[in-house]
Amino acid sequence: MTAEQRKHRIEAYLQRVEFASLEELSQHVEASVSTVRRDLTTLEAAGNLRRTHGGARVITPKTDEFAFTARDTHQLSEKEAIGKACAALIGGNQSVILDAGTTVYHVARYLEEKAPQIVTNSLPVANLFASANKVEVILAGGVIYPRLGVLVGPMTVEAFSKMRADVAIMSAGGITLEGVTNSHALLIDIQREMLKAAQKIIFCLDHSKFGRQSVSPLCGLDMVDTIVTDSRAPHELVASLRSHGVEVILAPAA
Amino acid sequence: MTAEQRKHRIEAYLQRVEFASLEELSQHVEASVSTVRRDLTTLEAAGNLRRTHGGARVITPKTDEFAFTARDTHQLSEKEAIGKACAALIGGNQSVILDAGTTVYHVARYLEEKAPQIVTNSLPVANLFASANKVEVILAGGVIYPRLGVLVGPMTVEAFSKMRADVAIMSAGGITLEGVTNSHALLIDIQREMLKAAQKIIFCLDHSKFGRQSVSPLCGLDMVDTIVTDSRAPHELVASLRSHGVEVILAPAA
DNA sequence: ATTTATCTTGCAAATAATTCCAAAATCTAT
DNA sequence: ATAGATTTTGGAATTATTTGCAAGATAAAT
Repeated sequence: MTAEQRKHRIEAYLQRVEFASLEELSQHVEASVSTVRRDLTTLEAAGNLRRTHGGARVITPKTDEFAFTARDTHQLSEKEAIGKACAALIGGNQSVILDAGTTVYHVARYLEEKAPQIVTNSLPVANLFASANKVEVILAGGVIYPRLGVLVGPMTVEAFSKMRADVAIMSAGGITLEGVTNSHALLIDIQREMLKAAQKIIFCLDHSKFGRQSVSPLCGLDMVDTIVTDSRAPHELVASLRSHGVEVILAPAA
Repeated sequence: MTAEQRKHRIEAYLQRVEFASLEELSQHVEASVSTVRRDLTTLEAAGNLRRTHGGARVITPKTDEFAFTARDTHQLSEKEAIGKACAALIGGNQSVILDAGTTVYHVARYLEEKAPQIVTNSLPVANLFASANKVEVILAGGVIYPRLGVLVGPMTVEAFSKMRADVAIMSAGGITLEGVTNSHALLIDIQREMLKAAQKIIFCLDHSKFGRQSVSPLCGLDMVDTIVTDSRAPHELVASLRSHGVEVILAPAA
């Protein structure tokens, strides 16, 4: 790959994820960290991005619609770890349903190399892949729920009811031994269809979701194949879940 | 093969891939790397491409009429004027179908105050309104066409076939007295459904589209209610269109 | 204040560009 | 057609750039 191509890819990647660490960029373009550093220096001089300690971010006033995606620093490192660990579970060329939600968004960030076929109702996820040629993204139709950038409504439900996929990667509001719950009633119907459509069900839940219950029940534990969480998840509940036949993966802290 | 032919092939190839290494080009034209180097030097002097370390790239990355986002500064002021003038045609609380395309994107920017109900298959447009609470946006489902950020495919066609709206605001590749044409075959089916779904049809076409014909015919002039263009549109064609019963609005230059 | 992580700088190896030269191809004048 | 002149081509030697690494400097974190 030529230097020109590399810089181009760095720009494109940053444009998508808004911020990236040197390590991340280095892996993405398959060059050493030093090289990425130098590239960033020249790109910054060209005015296309801004360097920061440990990485770079777009300088862009690229309308921060879904500020929540990148800006939600709430347990960011945990979510990133979960995202990485969960993406590792996906094989090449699989069809993957991606739920809306910040944690799942972080999974998406690590999913590009797997060249999957992605089905989602999340605008942030769709935007993430909008310029990536490696992945085919199917976006379910529906009404845009403003604050979250999620597509909702009967159109969305119907779209997923006609879908089939290998894996569904899901978000939720809480998990107990009684099952998984979620707070957004609007999303429950959609999520139920997602669960029906996929062969394997993976929930991405950071430790704060453990032992919590939201208003709307989504499904029982029997539906859940795998849960990916971070290392701070309560041990007893993890053990109980495992004894109920649920695979629980603890993503190592960065 | 003559040198002339070779250079031509290099240009054509670059035009296609935007980016190529010396090695790649050398193999493609079946000449030595040295020769390709020399060719690139002369081609660069002619201003057709830019040499880089290890390769070459096109100087102008394809000017696509549906290019993603507003970064396309091609005839920007005209498009803005058209956007403003077209938005003025829309009343409050109307339901509006918005086609994909940069010109229509600019209409969208002026549409927020009208609090319309918007239906679109354009990701940029969806993003534009995603955080706006005043407008309800329905996004048709479909496969994301990467470079353009448009949703395409049977899902999209079906979504619009079930829709009804007051107005459709459309893009196109060209207009003549024979009708409207478009270059992206993938979009034609979708646009046809849009036309069927709406009561009033408005085309937003900058002056460069006048008298031009693209490959795929979209519809005849009888379907078109209004055309919004800029003041540089050719007078005779405007007059002819008007005599065919089409309302033509010339947006004043800024 | 100490520790850790990140950044800069200098350097050797790798890679690419330029220059130069001989062989091949093309053109020109007989 | 053919010999000689001219241009073009492919490759080798030289020069310039880029890359990755490591050590010292700087900034962030605890």
